[in-house]
Amino acid sequence: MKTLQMTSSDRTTFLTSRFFGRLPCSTVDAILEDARLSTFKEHDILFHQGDSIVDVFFVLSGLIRLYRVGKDGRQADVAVFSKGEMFADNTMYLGRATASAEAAEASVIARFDSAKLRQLAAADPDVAQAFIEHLCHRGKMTEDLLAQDRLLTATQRVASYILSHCPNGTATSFSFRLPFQKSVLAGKLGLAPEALSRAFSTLRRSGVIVKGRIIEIHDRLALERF
Amino acid sequence: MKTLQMTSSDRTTFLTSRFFGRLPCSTVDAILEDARLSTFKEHDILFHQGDSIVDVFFVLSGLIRLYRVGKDGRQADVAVFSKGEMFADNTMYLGRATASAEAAEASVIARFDSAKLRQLAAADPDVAQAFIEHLCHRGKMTEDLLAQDRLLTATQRVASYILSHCPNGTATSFSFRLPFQKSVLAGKLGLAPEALSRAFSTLRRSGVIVKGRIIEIHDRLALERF
DNA sequence: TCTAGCTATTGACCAAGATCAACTTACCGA
DNA sequence: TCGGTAAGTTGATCTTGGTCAATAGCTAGA
Repeated sequence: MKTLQMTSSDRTTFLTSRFFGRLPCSTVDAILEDARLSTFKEHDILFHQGDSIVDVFFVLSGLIRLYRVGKDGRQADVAVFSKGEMFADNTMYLGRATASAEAAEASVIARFDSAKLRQLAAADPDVAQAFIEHLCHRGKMTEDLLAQDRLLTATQRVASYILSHCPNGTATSFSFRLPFQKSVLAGKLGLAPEALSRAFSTLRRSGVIVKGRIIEIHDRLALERF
Repeated sequence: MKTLQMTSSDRTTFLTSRFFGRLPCSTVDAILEDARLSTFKEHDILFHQGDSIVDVFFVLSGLIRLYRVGKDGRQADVAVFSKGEMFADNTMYLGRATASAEAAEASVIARFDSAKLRQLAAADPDVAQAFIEHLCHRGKMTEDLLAQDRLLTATQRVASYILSHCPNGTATSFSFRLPFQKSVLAGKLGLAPEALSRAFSTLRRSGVIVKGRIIEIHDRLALERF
C-alpha cells in the first residue's frame, strides 16, 4: 500500500460521482482536503468483516469486492465497487465492517475520516442528504441482488445483467466490454464461475456471443424473453 | 382501510422504536402530529412495486412483507416488518417503491408525508442522522439475507434464525414463539414452505422441537454446530 | 518465439431445494 | 360439537447449480 497525491483526473472522478456530484464545490473541497490516497495490489485486503472501521472509502480506479465468509471458509460476494463509487460508508454508524473488502484488481482508493464526515453531516444538511440518497441507492442495489437470486435462474440473471448494459434507444444489437474478469461477474451474480460460463453458453443460442471480455448481443428481444 | 386515532400505546410504540427512539420528544411530537393511521386486513396491498410513493410507513401492529414479483408471477420476499418498524423510507429519495407491500397479518400502519419528512431532515440534523442510521441498519439486514442465501443451506438458515432468538446468557435450552406464521418465515428466509418444514424436521435430531408456533431448543450448542 | 501460469470452458456427478400432490393437523365459525 | 378451511407435513420427482476434474485458450514474461 502506497500513499499518493491526488491528480486533477482524480478530482474529476470525485466531482462526477453519485455522492460528491450533488454537493457544492466548496463542500467537496473541504471533504477532499482530508482525503488519503492509497494503492492496493490485486487480492490485497482493505479490511475484514467485523473490523472496527474509522474511514469511509472511495474507488478512484480499479475494483473492490465486498464479501462475507461462511464457517466453512467459502466466500460470497455481496457487492462490487468500481471507479467513482463510495463504500463502507455504513460503518460511519454501524462501527464495524459488515463484510471484508478485497481489491479485485489493482486499485487506487481514497479514504476519509469517519468522525469528520459524521460531524460534517451533522453540520451540513447537504452532506447528510447526500449520505441518505447514497444509502437508499446502495440499499436498492442489494435488494436487487437478493430479489434476483430468489426469482431468477442463472441464465436469467446473466441476461438481465447484459440488458442493463444495453444502450438507450431502439437498437436490437449492440456490444459492450465487461469491465472486469468473468469470475468477478460470477461472484456479483452469486454464481460459480462454471455456472456463469454455462449461462453464457446457453445464451449463445439467443444471439449472445462472447469473445474474451467483449459481449456481443445480436438479438436484444431474444434476451428480453428470458 | 380505516382511519384511526392514535392511542397512548401507539405513542409508546413510536417512542421505543429504532427510528424515533433516538430523537428528542419535541421532534417526535412534531412528526407524529402529521401521522395518519390506517388498518389493513390480511392480504391487503399497501402499494405495488414501481408505484410513486409519497409517504413513509410505520408498523404500529401487525406484519408487513415487502416482495418482488418475477415475470412468471412468482413472488420473492425481500423484507418483513413487524411492530415498531419503519419501511419505505427509501422512497423519500428514490421516489418509487422498490417492492410491493402486503399485510401478512391484520395491521395498523401509520403514514407520514415524505415531502414534510424530507424538509424536516433538511432542517434538523437529528432527523437526518436518524434516517442515516436507519438506512444503514436496514441495508445490513438486506445484506445479511443475501449473504445467508449465498452461503448457507436451508437448515443452516433456520438454525441461524433460531439462534438469533436465543436469550443472552449461558442457557443451553430455551424456547420462543414465532411471531408469525411459518409461511412468512419461509418467505423471509427465501425458502418454499415445504423446505422450511423439512429443515425443522432435520433439526429435530439436534434438539429442536416444534409445537405449532412454539419452538423449543433443547441443545443450543448442537444448533451452533450447523 | 516459447513456456508457464492464469482464466475460462466443458464434462460428469451429486446435492439441495422447487414443484406438485396427497395427507394430516389445527383452528374457527356455525 | 361438527364441518370446512387454512396451515403445515411428507413423499416423489425434477431442475438447477455446485463441485471436481480435465482441457482449452489466452496472456505475459523470458
